Amino acid sequence: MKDGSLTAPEELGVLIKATQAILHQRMDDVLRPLELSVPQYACLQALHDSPGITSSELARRAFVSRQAMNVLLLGLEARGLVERSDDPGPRRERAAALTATATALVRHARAEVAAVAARMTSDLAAADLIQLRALLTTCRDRLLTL
Amino acid sequence: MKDGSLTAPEELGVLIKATQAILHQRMDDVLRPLELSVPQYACLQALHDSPGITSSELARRAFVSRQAMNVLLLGLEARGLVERSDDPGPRRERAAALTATATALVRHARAEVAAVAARMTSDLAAADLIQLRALLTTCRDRLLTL
DNA sequence: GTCGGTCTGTCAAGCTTTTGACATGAAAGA
DNA sequence: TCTTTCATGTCAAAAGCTTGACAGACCGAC
Repeated sequence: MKDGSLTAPEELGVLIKATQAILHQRMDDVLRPLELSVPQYACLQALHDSPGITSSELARRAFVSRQAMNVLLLGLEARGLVERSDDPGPRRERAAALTATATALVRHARAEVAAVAARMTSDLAAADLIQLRALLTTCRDRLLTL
Repeated sequence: MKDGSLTAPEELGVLIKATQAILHQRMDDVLRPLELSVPQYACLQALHDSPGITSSELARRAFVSRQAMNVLLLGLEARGLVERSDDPGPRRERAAALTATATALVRHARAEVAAVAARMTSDLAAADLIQLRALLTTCRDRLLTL
């Protein structure tokens, strides 16, 4: 018989969730010594790549609500890692930016996370990595276009 | 130049998270009419495939803590979807099982979720699906073996 | 047999996130 | 121009989940 049913699509969903969960766990392991949670790291990382980004856009990239991102930013602001202009922006926006100490911290955290990701893919050939990226992108885009 | 850096491993982590997030969203969309959350569905599904499973094992499969799974089970129990034996088990375990109405509900929910998963992979050939499954499994197992 | 380790279930407290709602500011369209 | 629409930021309440801790029950090693 053909094995089309051996790779049930719904099984793939569980596999994606399992991979994401264990990756999240490993990231948390290496970020904890830096006093950072995974969402906090994602926030600082996005802020590093796109300085002056808005809080709402930040929330979208970190896959959380605006409100959650706001309390997250308040915490980072209290620790002197993020600065937000108090005066209004063009569309009531308050641009956020990293401080110098945050930039150094992000550099360190980034290296740790990259090591985890590298370990995750250490059994894959370069071509496999490229294909995995392409396949996942296809799945994601297919779900995005309702 | 070689393109080894074009597929940075850490970029893959974000892609996995993005795919899982949007899949979670779509699952929530189809489960909401059934009055089920994604964790609740995962719980019922696992209980359907493995009747008499323990609460802790259930928590592991749903990627939540024992305590969270317990409150989740209390809710399902109150709705008459799950039954747990009150008398002790071999290792203080209380085996949980689905009721008849829950079995019918799971069958319905399963079909809806399967449709979402099928749509997610509708742009992939059968061979691609098999390979995606293999690649993701490799990544997950690599992270599991610390 | 006994002791240490492990797993289960449960209680309590705390934190994080979501949901719902509102006012403000700006762009798009009639 | 006026209005409709939309996005941001923020407040308040609620839900969900995690962490830490404890007792009961089994298992294996000694």
